[in-house]
Amino acid sequence: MKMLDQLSERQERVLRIVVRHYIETGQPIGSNSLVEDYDLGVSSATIRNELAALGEMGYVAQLHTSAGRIPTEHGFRYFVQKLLGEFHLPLRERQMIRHQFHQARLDLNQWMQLAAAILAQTSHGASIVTAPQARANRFKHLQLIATQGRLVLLILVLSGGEVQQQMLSLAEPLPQQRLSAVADRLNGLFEYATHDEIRRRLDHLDTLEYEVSKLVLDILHQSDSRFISEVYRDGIVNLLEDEGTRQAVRVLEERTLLANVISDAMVPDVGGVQVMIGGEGRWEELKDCTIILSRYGIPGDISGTVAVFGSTRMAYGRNVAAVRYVADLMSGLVYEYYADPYQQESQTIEGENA
Amino acid sequence: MKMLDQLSERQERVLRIVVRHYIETGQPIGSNSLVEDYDLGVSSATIRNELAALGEMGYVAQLHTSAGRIPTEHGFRYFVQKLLGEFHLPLRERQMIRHQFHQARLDLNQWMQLAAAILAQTSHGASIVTAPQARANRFKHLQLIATQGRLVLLILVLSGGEVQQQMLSLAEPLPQQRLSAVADRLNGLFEYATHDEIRRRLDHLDTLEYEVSKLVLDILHQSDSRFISEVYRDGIVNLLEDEGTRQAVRVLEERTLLANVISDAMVPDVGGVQVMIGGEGRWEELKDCTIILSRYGIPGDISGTVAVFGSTRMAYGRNVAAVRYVADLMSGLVYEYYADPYQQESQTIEGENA
DNA sequence: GTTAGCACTCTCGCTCGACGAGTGCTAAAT
DNA sequence: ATTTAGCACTCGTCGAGCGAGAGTGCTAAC
Repeated sequence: MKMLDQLSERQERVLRIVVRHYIETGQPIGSNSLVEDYDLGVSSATIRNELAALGEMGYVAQLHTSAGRIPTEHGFRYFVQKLLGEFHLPLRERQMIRHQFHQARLDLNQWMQLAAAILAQTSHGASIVTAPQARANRFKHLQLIATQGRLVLLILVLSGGEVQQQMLSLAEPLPQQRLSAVADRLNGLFEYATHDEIRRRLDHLDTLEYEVSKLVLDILHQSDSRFISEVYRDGIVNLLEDEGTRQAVRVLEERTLLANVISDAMVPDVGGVQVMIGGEGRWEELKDCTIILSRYGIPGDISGTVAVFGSTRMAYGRNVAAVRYVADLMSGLVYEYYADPYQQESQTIEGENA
Repeated sequence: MKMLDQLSERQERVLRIVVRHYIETGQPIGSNSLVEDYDLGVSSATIRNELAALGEMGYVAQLHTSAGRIPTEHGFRYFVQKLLGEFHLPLRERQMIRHQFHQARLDLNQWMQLAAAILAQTSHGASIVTAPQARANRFKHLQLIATQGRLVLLILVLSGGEVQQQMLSLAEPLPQQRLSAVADRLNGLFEYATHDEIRRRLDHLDTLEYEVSKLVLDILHQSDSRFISEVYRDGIVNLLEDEGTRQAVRVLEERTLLANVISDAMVPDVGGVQVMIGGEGRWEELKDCTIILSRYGIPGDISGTVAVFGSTRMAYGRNVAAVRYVADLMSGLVYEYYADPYQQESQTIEGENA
């Protein structure tokens, strides 16, 4: 299986047809149907030679001696590379998506959920959207709210706009006033600080303040370290129809697996779309699956992932375009609403969110 | 198919065996195996008569003329009713669950997620946990946080402990100080008010205050009306092994469907466990599915749902016990940490959360 | 380089029959 | 009246056998 072979124009044309046919019907195709249904100007024997060559190079394969040819992962990848960037989502569809986004409430979680729903729908596959994750979270705002008795609700807003909540159990009940005072003091003290910076400012705190700060540190640490914070999934049903994609569901459900797959894909930073076909040999569960994924957010600062899971037989052009479009849209939203005023270099995202 | 037939002791014994055998093996069983493998003191001919009678009454059925008998939904239900409440979770398992709960952070969402994970694991099925929903949400605390430019992050804490966040776009940028003042004023004004009460207090507000209040109303309204707020699912993979349960995944994924199913089940208030077998004729997708569900929370005040989805062949005793145990645990947690100080009659939950 | 011809291979779908499991009925036994 | 043995009958499953069809690779001619 050599990787660098150059295909002749006719070979490429044949490969394209094999892939297209397989995507449409799921069936292998042989030299005869190839010349009859698509007008290549040559005979089936010639095509047989070309197919043999393509087989030699690892672009196509056959399930058994006398079946037709189907594309291999390698063949798919060639096809996809030639195609990437060519296809654009129809204007109507783009408008519809934009419309839905602008109707949604101004809430990151809602957006993520919406993005997942849209991708699942247009791709007829499953979708994944992970929350944008700052490289290092910073403290933004703290609030303490008295609840019943000794219990206090702590709300922590992080620099990325993420809101974390947590209960805190005190030694004795305290009035809201006292709690607000503590919160105010810490808000001043920790303004825009990272986990490490906060740790260096723990001196001269009273017991209660220290208690609260420890919790804040805890939450910051968790938010920093966990790779995937919040995940929205949709369209899992669409994977069930196909025997091959069914086992991919376990990847979608298990966080650790999912995290591994996503990080393994070595996605480029915001902007690029990555196509991972058939698990690339590393993931048995994804044998018949294709994952199209892209990062979104603010390059180098804060980013999440949007992805589509589907059969290797998916509509690549459409789906790549859809993932790119949604990722751009999300980038725009993140930038517009969650960008950090403290951030030095605030870059704009190129994209069609005019 | 008569419903009220009284079964003889022997008939009941036979039915039990048929059900047990079906749950264990998934296979039908005939009169011969019945007398050979389980010592009923009679011949196969007698059993044939009893089986015919049970078939007449709709407790068992056969897939074709000369297959053995399998239980019908009706048969399952009889079995389950005889069994309900008998079985308890082994002590070790209870301890393990309790341990996991006490290790988790004091955060409702974490608890829900944990409950879903535990149920999925012990039941070998899928699980659903919905957030506790107050009958009518009340305002508890409002916070406005300046973000970039004209955008403000609004955080609203509801009486049930639920935290909602939302972005708000102002006409012009305002300093945090001014925002805090607005928040304070509204916090005083709306203290522990319902949606309707807030609406009656909208006079004498300035433009900004009015703007914010409208948003608060909006959020309250949404929280009140939507039946299922937040949902945690787990163990969907476990449904994939079985052909019959596979289509149940679509119920788990589509919110409206799920809401219908849950409300259709007419779950009693906190405390009771409901078993819904084979979709009860109303849900084609759940033909081979059993759902075990229970409400949790504070009776008459605030409650959510925990449920297990699995094959009709599930381990009923175990799972009913598990659902009941987890629901009780969640009730205890909700009561302990989220109970409302304003609430007049604060009832304790009976349950083994000592 | 291309094409026609051909023998060969392999899968798929079909039928056929044997087999076994299980039933329902009848008539005898308790 | 209930239980039982005996028996004929039904029906699904399994495997073998077979032919058709699709597709290939090779060779030799164009």
